[in-house]
Amino acid sequence: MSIIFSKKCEYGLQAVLYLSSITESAVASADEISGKLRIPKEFVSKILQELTESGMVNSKKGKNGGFFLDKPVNQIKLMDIVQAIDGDSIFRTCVLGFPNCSNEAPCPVHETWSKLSKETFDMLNQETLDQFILKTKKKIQSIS
Amino acid sequence: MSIIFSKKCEYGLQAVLYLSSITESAVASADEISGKLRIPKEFVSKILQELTESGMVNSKKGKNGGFFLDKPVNQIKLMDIVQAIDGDSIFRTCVLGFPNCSNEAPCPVHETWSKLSKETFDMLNQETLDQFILKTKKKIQSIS
DNA sequence: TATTAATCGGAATTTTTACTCTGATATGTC
DNA sequence: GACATATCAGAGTAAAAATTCCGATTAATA
Repeated sequence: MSIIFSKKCEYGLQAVLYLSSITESAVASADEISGKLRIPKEFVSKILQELTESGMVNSKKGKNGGFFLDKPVNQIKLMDIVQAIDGDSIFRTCVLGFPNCSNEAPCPVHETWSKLSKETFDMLNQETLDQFILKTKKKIQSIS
Repeated sequence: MSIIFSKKCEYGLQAVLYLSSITESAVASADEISGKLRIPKEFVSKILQELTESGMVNSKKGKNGGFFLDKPVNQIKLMDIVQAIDGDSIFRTCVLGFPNCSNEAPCPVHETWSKLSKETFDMLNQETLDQFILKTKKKIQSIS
């Protein structure tokens, strides 16, 4: 079974996208997020706690509390979340798993993958959350 | 930690590439492959046994035995090995992990990823092992 | 025929990832 | 102040992936 990002990272990305899609500065509880995205509550709660440590997200305890983005949506990129959870190893290592794959010692698909890897990185690193809001809202609506 | 292919799949790809790089119809023991590729012997042995079941590879027991490709190198594609080990779920599921991501209910990066995903698939599915032989030999030499 | 060197099949183990539980603490509201 | 509803921290559990082990079988060769 192949994966691109760990489940943790997937859920983190989805949760942050969710937070970006609700009215600015609004808080959402783990319970709400879990319900809307259909992902395990305790798990997403734990993930958002971790993202709180990395400064992407902030939280408010107690009644009516929850999580909210700690930066303006035009200052957060999907890559920031990936970086915080899974790191960037996927963009630095060989697709085929060969050691020390580089321009000097390339694997058979090194050149092609380098290009695709870069484009994938750009996909996550060029746009900011605000540019996705409309699409995000639609996608989330389609879930429930 | 993100990955593209499971370790099993990575090792499988490497092992099959190795087999394609040695003189046609020559056999290589798990021990030889493990040594050349610096990957765990027992593990690669197990993986090649599985690929034997899928008909990509064949084996010869007993002294001087080992594994060898069961088809001509111009009839094997990297995707065949990926398919046999990891399947093609990576090319069919959402990068962000959203459920039912499709043209009808796309995630924020659906369009971009569709394109990249297809190109990655092509990378593995367009060329056959014979077209990689030179590069494969060089890469394997660079390891030892 | 004994020895040596392989794969084979299946189970066992280890490690990592995914996910849950619990008890503590904070906070808004009646 | 009591209560309900949150996060928080850390431990605990479950499941999956990675890796190893073992005993059986097979085959070349001395």
